Amino acid sequence: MRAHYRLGSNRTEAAYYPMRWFVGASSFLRSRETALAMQQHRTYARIEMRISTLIANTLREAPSEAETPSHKLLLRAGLIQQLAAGIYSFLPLGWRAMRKLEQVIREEMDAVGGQEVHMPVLQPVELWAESGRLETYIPPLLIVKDRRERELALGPTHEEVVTDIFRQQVQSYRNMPALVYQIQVKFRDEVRSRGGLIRLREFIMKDMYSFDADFEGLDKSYDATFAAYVKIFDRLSLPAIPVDADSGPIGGKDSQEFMHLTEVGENTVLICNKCDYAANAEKADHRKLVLPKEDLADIEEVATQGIKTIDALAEFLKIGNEKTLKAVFYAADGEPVFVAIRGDLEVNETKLRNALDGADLRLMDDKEVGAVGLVAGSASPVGLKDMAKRPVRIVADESVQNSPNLVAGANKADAHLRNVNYERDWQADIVTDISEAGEGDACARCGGGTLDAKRGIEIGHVFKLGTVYTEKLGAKFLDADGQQQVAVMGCYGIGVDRLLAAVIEANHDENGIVWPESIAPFAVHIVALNLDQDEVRDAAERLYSELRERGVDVLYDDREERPGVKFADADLLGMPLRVTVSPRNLKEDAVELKRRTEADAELVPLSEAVDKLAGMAG
RNA sequence: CGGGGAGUGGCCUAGCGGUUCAGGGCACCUGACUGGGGGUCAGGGGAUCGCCGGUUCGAAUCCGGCCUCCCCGACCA
Repeated sequence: MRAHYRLGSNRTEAAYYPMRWFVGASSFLRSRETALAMQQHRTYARIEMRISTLIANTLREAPSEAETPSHKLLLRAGLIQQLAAGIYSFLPLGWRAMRKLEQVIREEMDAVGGQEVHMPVLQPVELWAESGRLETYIPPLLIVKDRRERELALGPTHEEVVTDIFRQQVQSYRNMPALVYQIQVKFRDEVRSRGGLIRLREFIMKDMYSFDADFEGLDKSYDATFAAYVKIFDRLSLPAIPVDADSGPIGGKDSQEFMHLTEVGENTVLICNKCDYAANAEKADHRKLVLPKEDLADIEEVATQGIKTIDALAEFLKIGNEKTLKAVFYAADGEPVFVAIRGDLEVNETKLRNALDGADLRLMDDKEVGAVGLVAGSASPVGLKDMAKRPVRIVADESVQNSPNLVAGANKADAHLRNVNYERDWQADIVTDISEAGEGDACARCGGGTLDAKRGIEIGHVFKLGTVYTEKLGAKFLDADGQQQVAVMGCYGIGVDRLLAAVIEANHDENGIVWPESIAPFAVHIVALNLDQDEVRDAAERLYSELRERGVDVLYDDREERPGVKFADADLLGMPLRVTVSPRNLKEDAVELKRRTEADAELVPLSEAVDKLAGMAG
């Protein structure tokens, strides 16, 4: 799986990069001599890395703040160091992995025609006002002031900036589709960072944006990028599945996330056990129970002393939860909203927020409910608007429409109403799907499937934005008929730090990291034992320099440590190939070669070692 | 922001009012032995016990306030 992506293999896009670069360079660079010189220079410049002088210590015990495997290993292997909550430095080994990871992403973005740019972190707030997100972006933009009191946002994402680039640089359909990407640091004033690199306040993101002449074009760009993402995760030995997603504050319609399923993930994903339906719980559809038709009965009040919850109510009346009507009060941008949903269902706040056009939502407490003039625990949509002291919007889940004769609150303590029916007894301002799907629910896509709930790390997200930003920012172009059109936009993100963490989550064992070859900081880890013996030191040094001359990334453990320490560190650091140089092996004119993924080692004659390793490590 | 937990040399921790209380392990420095899975011995450097204030003859230890970090929840790559 990993092997065929090695440099110099049949992966054309990878192999051709240097040449592509020369083609685009000035004529002075086109001479063959210059090209050769540069290639040679590149070879000789292979990084020097001896563990004796490496800026990082391995830790036998993980710092207590780390809980997830990736967080522990990142710290124990000396890949990262925390500066503040959600803010980390990358140490040399960690940064090399990051750069290799970026390179994998870069190659696949280039392969679908992406053009790499670099956009600013500092963005004038006026640009955000233009898109309308200055007020709506949540959590709020991190804004700094310069010495002239001008306000600049620290970019949490770059839709505005890239659209500004497009509107200035592209005027014709002939130059489209335009695919622009960058790998750039982002700042988000996250409410809570977590899990080491899983959720950060400052992080590195690959964000690509596509501008197409029409929606068919958008579909193509979207599909191409989607396929590129699949390739990327493949090259990283990282299992990932696409799921339907909510588009959140980025906006747009279609949106999918790539999830790596793992217990430590912070998202809940619902996956059908029969068809290929999978969705983030925020977005997931499910088939709700359909109640049998009944004749509508007259409303009657029942005494329900002290009953405040649906479960208690259902038990008291000896009915199922699905025969009750649940009332939940939210404050949406501070305004009271009454949410009605059938008692067997839960409110999905993301769906509710979308129904309310992205309002800032929170549950109201009993005191606030009382202040509006209503009774928490026994609230009802029936007659609600008449008794409320303030205007209250009513949002209803579609489940209430065809569910006859429900039991609802009576808007006074210790009483409920039987036989409440939608339309006849009450109406909502908005009726839509706002219910939360969960484990065991029926799949809405297929017949007979049920949904499994799994946890996942969101490692990529693709959106069909449409014309949300291009319209607001006036990103127009001329089509073949000379007509002015608004560009159709897509955007595609990968959280690079988080992706690194996910790769480690998926590629480690009890002894440490097991790097996939594609992003291992070094391909080969030389372990030299008994360095006080000249023949060992000479052989190890020779192997080290010859491999580097052959263009192999080599990490050399030149410390005078005991074997156990060195092997343990080699396992922890997790480079794909370990070479042991020792008196024992040298007696047989050999070195010992072991893959990180395998338990056993093999002896390789000293004379063949360089060739063999160079072949394996590409 | 709500709920829970924790702050003792770089890391893990003991101690939880005085009495070798500032201790142990890892890591680090020096030396010796050792040399294929975190070895042993000897010596050594490094901490105003998160910060501020209070109680007390006496505070790492008790009280109050603050700060920071971690976990769960509301948001996101």
